[in-house]
Amino acid sequence: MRIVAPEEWHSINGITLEKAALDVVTTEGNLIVEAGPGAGKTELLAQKACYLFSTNKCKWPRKILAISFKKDSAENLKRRVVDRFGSEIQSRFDSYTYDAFAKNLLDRFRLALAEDFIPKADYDVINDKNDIIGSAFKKNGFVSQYSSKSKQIINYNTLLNRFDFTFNSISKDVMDVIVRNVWKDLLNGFDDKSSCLTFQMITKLVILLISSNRYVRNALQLTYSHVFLDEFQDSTDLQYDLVKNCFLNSNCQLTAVGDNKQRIMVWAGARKTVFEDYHRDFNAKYFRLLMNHRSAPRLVELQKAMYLSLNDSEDNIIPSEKWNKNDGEVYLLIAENDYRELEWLADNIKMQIKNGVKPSDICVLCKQRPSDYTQGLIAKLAEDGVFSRIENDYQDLLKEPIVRLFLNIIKLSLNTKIPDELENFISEISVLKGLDLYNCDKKDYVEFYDSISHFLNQCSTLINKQCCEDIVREFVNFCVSFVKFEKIKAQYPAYSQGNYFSNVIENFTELFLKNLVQSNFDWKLAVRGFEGQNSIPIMTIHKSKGLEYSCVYFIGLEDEAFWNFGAQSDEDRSTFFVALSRAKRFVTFTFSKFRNGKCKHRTQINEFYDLLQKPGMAEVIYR
DNA sequence: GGTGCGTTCCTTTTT
DNA sequence: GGAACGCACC
Repeated sequence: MRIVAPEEWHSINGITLEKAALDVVTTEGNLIVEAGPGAGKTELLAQKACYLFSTNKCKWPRKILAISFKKDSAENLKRRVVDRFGSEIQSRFDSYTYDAFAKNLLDRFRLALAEDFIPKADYDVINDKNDIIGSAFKKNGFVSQYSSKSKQIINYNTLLNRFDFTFNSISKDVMDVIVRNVWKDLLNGFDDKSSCLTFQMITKLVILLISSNRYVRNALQLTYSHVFLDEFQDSTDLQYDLVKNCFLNSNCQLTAVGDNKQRIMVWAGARKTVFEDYHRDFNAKYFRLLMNHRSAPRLVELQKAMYLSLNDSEDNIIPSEKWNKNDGEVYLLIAENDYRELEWLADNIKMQIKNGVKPSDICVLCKQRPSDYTQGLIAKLAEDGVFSRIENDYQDLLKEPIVRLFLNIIKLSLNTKIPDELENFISEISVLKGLDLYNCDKKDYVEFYDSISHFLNQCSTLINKQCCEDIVREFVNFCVSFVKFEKIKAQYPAYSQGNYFSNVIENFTELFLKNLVQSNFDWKLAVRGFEGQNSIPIMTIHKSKGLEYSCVYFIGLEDEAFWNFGAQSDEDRSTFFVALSRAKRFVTFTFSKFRNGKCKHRTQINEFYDLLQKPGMAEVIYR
């Protein structure tokens, strides 16, 4: 690896960074970066990583740690760094989710905890809503004060988080005693269960570990010279606490990137003041990116107008130079009823596709419950052979490693000559089978490759067999028996818990069969359909965070969709802003006077209409 | 089987 | 805020 002087370094892949971004890359110390939609946050972090490695500011063998919320953001960032820099840097760029980071630390240093707080090695990770928590509370004499189950669950979590890790404290407070005993039970297991921990409990244990054990803390700080925090506006109290405990007053340099205007997770526990707190606690230097590389100028104008209602003073956001000054279309569709609305939508969508927009570059957004708003549209589009689908189930499944493996096997069974998939498959299987391909007997090596090609041949035969309803089930069973369930479990521990694995398999079988039937048992088309390459994604605004599309249709700008506007109007404004800022070139908001036979209103959320109807903002269409 | 009353769910991620 | 449930009662 050639080391370059800082002033010699320039951005990788011919990407030009705006002045502020370049400053973020080269400035030392703790930084806070406010970056609006389309500012290129991931690219910025990737370039900064390259800079730190190239200039040896991140000195070998120290590493960079990146923490994100979602698996795919963590994977994306890692991929981008490897793409930009080269795969030799793989092991020096750790990209984790908060939960994976915490769980990793707990699993490695579990035994460094005080004895009372050591969970069993085979502890289960449980969901916050798991009944086990309720039964642990009941067992220890907790009397529920809420009749409502959801409020009770929130209360359980609050109580669990209140625990201060003092089993020996003399507190006689009834609730303290109960919480202490519940923790004890969940840590040690009860009623023939093993230890059961939620991710929040895991995080709390890691905070305890770090704050009470300076060796672990030092090890962590020695490992990482730089830390990147993505989507920082969504951090919860606990996550911020974790970051503080790990890195405050150390020589690790933090870069937190986020956008207050896209803060739409406060209702789910995001810490409202996290930017200010971090700014103060870490004495961070503030930067703000002003480029919007994503949206066309007319869309940026609307975003700027939106800034005012999000209490933001600055409004000099600059669109990318790739656009002409008047590029971008914004429409407000006001329809007499939902049928007229969907007719216009279907026509418009078909027109976009005819003009060359790929279905996967079009997105339909809803505030919540997409199925209540889009059933008719899905059917109408299907009449003309345009596929669209509600993404929820697919997105969850596509993240599952076992599902990725299935899809990979199907692709290879149809065509063995796709190098990337073949390489992935071979390395995956060799890991699962515990075979080191670079250091094994020639005999094992040959046997391994023979078994792979034999297996793929058998899959191929299976797939080409006469089609029947059970074909997917048969295929899935065949694959699982080839890889051996035990091996899968060993590789992905989550699959050994409860019915998790069988649920994934069940859901995959059902959804894949649906695609198979839809494509007339053409497996190639079914895989493409399953991966969503041919269909228009439909999702909630929350799910769309971080994504971008050429055309965005937001359906149902109605009071009824924003029913909590009174209580969380700031957050709903941000939600509207997020929807708007997903679009590159085209965005439409729709209102329908009737939906599902009910009269709809738009008085509560009038300010959105005022905004859209300002001169030069949106073209209003009546249907 | 109708009524009336109470409750739950909407927007989420994570091994 | 309101749809969709479940349950008790007649």
